[in-house]
Amino acid sequence: MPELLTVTDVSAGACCTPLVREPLSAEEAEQLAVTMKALADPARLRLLSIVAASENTEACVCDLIEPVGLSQPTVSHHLKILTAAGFLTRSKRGTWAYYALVPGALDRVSKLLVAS
Amino acid sequence: MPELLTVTDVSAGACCTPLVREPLSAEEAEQLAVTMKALADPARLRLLSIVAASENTEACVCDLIEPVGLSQPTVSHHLKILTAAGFLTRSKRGTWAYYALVPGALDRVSKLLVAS
DNA sequence: TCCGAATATCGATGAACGTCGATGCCATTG
DNA sequence: CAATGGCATCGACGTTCATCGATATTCGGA
Repeated sequence: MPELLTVTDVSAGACCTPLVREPLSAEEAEQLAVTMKALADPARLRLLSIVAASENTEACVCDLIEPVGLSQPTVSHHLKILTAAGFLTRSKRGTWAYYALVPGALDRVSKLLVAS
Repeated sequence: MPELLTVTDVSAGACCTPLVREPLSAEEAEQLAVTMKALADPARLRLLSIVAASENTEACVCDLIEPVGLSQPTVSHHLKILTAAGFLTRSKRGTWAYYALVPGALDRVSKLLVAS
């Protein structure tokens, strides 16, 4: 079965490969694709935007289910993928799980797409 | 059968929706996901980078097949998706089809991911 | 210590996707 | 006008993925 890449695996790989500067190697393209794949789903994009717009760019799972209109297991699944890709961190307080934006994570991806 | 969105459909939709400013609507997320999906494949990322690194940020299909190591129909398929997403344009000269980078297309996507 | 609530994991299912070989289309060349 | 070469489309196949219900887990409260 395919394993989810860890945070360090993905973010470390995706942080240093420019897209339009020179041809990407197969390995570089593979790593960057994993990062982009995490952003290539409408549910995950909405989850990211909701978390980003929340207090302290942080939100509880219970506050995310209703806005996206998906089941709780599905939301949990998407949050796991976003966390593995390095865009979110998880901190459990009591019975609640809070997911927070990783500062600079989206900015790093953003910079990979431009020439400068 | 699912139709490919046209250039105007996608680029017009993806040019005005910030990600971390406020929660995305279902429609905005869907459109942005289509754009990100085009970038979420290693073969397409390599194709983009090769075209970007070519003379005049433009390349013939025949020059793209060997570097990515895929069949000609598959390369043609990926180029169509990148074109539909607004990242490439196609111009046929003689028997050859040249794909060129759309100026500013990647920059627009890049800006969607950051707060400023 | 037992119960309920919040969340993660599991297993299954249907849809979407990447890939290729075969084929069709079109322009150039002989 | 026939032949060739570059490229797009088609049909099929195997894989990946999003989604859900059911279940496991973990924590707080009574």
